[in-house]
Amino acid sequence: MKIQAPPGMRDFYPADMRLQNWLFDAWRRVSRSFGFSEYDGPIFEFLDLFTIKSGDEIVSQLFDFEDRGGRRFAIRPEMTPTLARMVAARANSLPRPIKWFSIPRMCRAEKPQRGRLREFYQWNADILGVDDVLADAEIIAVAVAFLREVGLTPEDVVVKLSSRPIATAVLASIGIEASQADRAFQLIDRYDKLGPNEFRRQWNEAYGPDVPGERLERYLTEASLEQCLDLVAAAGEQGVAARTQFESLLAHLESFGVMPFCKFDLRIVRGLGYYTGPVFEVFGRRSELRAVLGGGRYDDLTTMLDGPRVPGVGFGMGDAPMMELLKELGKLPELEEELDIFIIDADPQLFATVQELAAALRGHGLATDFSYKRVGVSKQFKQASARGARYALVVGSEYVERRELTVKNLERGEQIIVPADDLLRAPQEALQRV
RNA sequence: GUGGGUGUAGCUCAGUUGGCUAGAGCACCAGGUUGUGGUCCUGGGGGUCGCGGGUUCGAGUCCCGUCACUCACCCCA
Repeated sequence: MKIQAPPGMRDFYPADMRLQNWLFDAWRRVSRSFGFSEYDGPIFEFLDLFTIKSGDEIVSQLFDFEDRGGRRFAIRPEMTPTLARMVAARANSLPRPIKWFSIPRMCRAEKPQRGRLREFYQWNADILGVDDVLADAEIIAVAVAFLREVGLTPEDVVVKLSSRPIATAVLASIGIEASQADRAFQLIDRYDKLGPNEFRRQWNEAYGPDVPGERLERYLTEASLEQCLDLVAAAGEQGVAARTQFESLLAHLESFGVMPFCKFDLRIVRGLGYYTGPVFEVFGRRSELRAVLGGGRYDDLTTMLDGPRVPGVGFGMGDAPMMELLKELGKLPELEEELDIFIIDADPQLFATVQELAAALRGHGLATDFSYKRVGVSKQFKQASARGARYALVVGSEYVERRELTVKNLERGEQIIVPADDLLRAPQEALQRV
């Protein structure tokens, strides 16, 4: 019987792993450049941690199980609850701002599709303990820095940006109170997918003919940022504050130099969940794929876990959708195996020397390998190339006679002869000569 | 979870209206080549044609089921 990988789960062969690590390296490099510290949590949590916040829909996507004591656990479907738990537990001793990132592996029991798997990695970056929209702006700047890092431009991707308070105020202006807004958010989120006719039908079904859905529709499709902000400011004191906040956010984004990537879009509302302030998603401009990144401000998460109030803002970026987008745009690098030195013997008698040299060079931290078979020099060179070695080292008669080695730079095709002692004393330096 | 499409070697694909021992390129292995690769020749291994059943003298080809992938819905990274 043949057993394959479970549905929606991946094997990472070395070539896949190189790409995966390339992505992870970029995530880590960018995170650290903004002063973020890496953290991680357990691969599964008590089931309650996820049900408290999320509700039935997420729960139906959980891989959950019982231990022998009957306790209910679930493999994490997202990182934010774990983050909230960890931060709440030490809320009083962590220096602010808390700037943390993680690359957790997570599972959801969804039906797999392109760019959506049942097991995936997700880059999470969050700033906690800060109310200021400066944090919101910086978290968006982190996301944009990554997009730039992998060679994407404003022609390739867009950060669509909105804000829960703004959306709430727009809804209030047509008579929908905050307590009834969830269904409206859902419909707004799906406006593009539904199309005008289906949107109107479902809108009337939800709110009846008295609520002027057409006016909302005009705001969704035609209104400028200024018009939306004016409408928000007209909604009273809170509205004025929301407007000031959003303008401040935009000013910070300008200062960080990321505005070319950003675009206000009232249709971004981020489903249900815990968002309380600005929200944003990243899309490929010409792509049919869904968002590769989603995030926003969540100020009440730790209090939902009975912890002290710790406001936060952050995002998640999935490895699968990001890789799909990069593939679509031809931005994936060609990565070869990385080997510094391949040692070749010109005479099978000298193989013991090959092994000794390999041991010494490996001791210097150089990735070194050699052929397992005593075949001709030509074949060994062929293997050296196939392995992606930067240098070939030939052990031959010059070693027997004068303790010298031939070093060939396989990228440039040039070679020199160096004393073996030089190479063993300072190999990096000796290699640089050719 | 619900519907549509696809399924031939590790990968990309041929395979005529069902008809001899199922093919190609790339990749892999070995040799030509006992001191020079990435860009040469030659040969080899590898497929129960996703799996199971049915129709037929005969099925990679037709039918049913199933599994996987994929697209749409749901939801989302």
